Amino acid sequence: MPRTLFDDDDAPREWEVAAEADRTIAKVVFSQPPDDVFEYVVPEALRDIIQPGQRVKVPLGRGNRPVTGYCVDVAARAETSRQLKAIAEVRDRRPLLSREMLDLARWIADRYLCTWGQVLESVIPAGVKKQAGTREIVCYQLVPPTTGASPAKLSKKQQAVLDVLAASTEPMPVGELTEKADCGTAPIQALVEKRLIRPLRIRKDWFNIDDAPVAKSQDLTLNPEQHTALEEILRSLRNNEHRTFLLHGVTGSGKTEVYIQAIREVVAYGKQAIVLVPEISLTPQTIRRFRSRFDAVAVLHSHLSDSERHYHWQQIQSGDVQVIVGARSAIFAPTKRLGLIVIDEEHETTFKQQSVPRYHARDVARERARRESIPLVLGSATPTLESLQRTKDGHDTLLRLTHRVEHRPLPPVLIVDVRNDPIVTKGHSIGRALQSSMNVALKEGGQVILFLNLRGYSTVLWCPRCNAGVRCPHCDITLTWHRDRKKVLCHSCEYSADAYTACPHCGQPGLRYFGAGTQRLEDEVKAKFADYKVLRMDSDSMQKPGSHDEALSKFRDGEVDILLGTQMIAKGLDFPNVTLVGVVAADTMLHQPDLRAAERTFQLIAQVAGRTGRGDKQGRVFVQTCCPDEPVITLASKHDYFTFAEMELRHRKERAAPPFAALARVIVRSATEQQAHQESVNLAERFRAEINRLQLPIKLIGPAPCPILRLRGQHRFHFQMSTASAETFQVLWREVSRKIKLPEGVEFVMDVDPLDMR
DNA sequence: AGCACGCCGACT
DNA sequence: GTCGGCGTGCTC
Repeated sequence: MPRTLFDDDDAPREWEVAAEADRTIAKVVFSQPPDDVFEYVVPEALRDIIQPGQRVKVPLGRGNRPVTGYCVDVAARAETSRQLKAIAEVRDRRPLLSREMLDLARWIADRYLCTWGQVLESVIPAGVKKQAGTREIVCYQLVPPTTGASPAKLSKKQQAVLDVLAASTEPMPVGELTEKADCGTAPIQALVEKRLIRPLRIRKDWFNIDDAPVAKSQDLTLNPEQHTALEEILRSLRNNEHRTFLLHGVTGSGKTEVYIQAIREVVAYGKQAIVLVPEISLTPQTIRRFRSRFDAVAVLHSHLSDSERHYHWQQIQSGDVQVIVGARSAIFAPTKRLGLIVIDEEHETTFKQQSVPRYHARDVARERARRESIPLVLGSATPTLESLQRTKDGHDTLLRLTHRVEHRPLPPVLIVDVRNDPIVTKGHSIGRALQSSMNVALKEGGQVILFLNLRGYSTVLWCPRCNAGVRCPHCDITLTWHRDRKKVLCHSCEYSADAYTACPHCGQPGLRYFGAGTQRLEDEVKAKFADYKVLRMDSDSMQKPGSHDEALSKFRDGEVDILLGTQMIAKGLDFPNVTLVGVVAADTMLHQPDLRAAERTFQLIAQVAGRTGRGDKQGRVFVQTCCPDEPVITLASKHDYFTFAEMELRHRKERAAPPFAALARVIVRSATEQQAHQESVNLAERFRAEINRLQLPIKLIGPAPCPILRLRGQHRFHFQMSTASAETFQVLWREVSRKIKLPEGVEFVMDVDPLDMR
């Protein structure tokens, strides 16, 4: 039945219905609370401009305060029935992210329990938001002549300006115009007054990037193993299917060449590839390696300026880049047609971001690759047990490179038992065997690397008779001596005790405290090897930017004989003259209160051992330990990753630890210890109550003091949750997150899939 | 996060 | 009587 204007007043009139149907609605999220998708009307004038992925300015709250948010969708109708406010302004000319990347950001927010807006805020580089490296320039163009208007009288200069503009097809910047017309700005202003020309503000690139060309080199010939691995990857590439490959290859087995030749095919299809490497490997050599093989390589690392970052972002968006090499955040590169993702040194912990959103680039990469139906290649000599287990479960495919290129042998690794070493017993770090080998190596003109990984915040209580660290009665974790509090604490549960005078296990008195850092080692080495040049590399001595490269080039040039340091020197270094590598204390990490302690120890010994035997000279590795029979140590010395992995996986399964369970960790921070403790108890209680109410299969343990109790002036307590699948956390989080209210000065951190418990 | 609204104590 | 303390709750 047709309605008339005189129908009932409450129902919308026909023209209102039409207007309603005609509306454009923008969905907007914010980087700060409230965490919701908000709907706004798009005013007529902005309808042709607005696109998902742009930032918008909108009124929010009763005071209509202007807030910038991200438009995540544009739709024809609203979901809410409430009165909508209107978008005030569209802040970007073009979308900063595609719809696909917006959706991926949403996935990250859900997976890592934070807000969509927080992910977007962090994923888009500051330089891109600020449009760093571009300027707004005033340009002029002719106004089309209106018919019937009388031609104005013009001066010589004014006519010159008009002639110049008439000859140009594009609006012309002021500077260029004054130069070509050979005049000042006065005639231009006069023409504007006469409405013959008009000014236009145009944003122009102002980048000053020099991409020095690199000499190109040929692809190398692959050995049969490399060839097989490449063929597997190419097969899924050609089928346009998503598959994840775990490429296990011993150090020096030529994994990079496999990536490069897979990328070659991707580039041939006109698609792009992303290669993630740990920040520490993003050296000039690595970059050159890719630049020498591909024409258009963009490098993204943390030392780029805002404008460089913006430049590369634009280059990638425009499709002009073939390969993106970068650290963790390069996984968000806005490629046009992505064909392949590679993650080198997959086991590196720097792929996990340590601030919100606390994502792991490997897991984001897997999701992105799945959504884009492309292969993902994870490469490592010591894969994480998470990645290995996925191949065992049949989700991912294992590819193996079992020997080094050119048939170079892996270096022999000698385990040195220092329990009864006369020098070590006196409190020194370098034992007799290592010291004499160092002397020999140095006399023969070789260089030495000494590796010591000691984070000296606390000390392990050690029983010489049990030959083990003293363990918590409730947990499978060594207790830690806190000197400031004069107590031993468990970093996993609530257990604490006064200092033991004797071992609680065997009753032996005289427990020992282990702990000597790189600084003490440096003094010792300088005293013992006074004739040689020693250089220490750790995060304390390498504060200045560039000091890292400088130190390494000194070592390469032979100015330094002995290089000692932490993690920093364990990875990727390739110096043919290094004939001896010493692992000063292989146990330090093994006895960390960390479920991945054994895995880290294995990775470390394998990586450090890979630093030698790279040239013609034979290299040797000495591993000093108090646990020479510990399987981790013996297997690492035999370069036997798979036996170690089997053993460790069995252990993890028994304990229902990752990869057989998902973890989430909550940290509570406050200026006072008492408050941090109290609030962590309250928060854990909230979580427990909600877990019970919803009947969720989540186990919560703690709270307990964090291993690093005080960090940057904050006291920290934490608790841990575990469950079979990380999705269960999302159910809990949806209920709990909105209800959390902490007193002023107390903060909390939610960390899904935590990689360390410090 | 920020801001308005509300419901109880010391003032012109 | 009202000015203002900061606890509560809402924001398309």
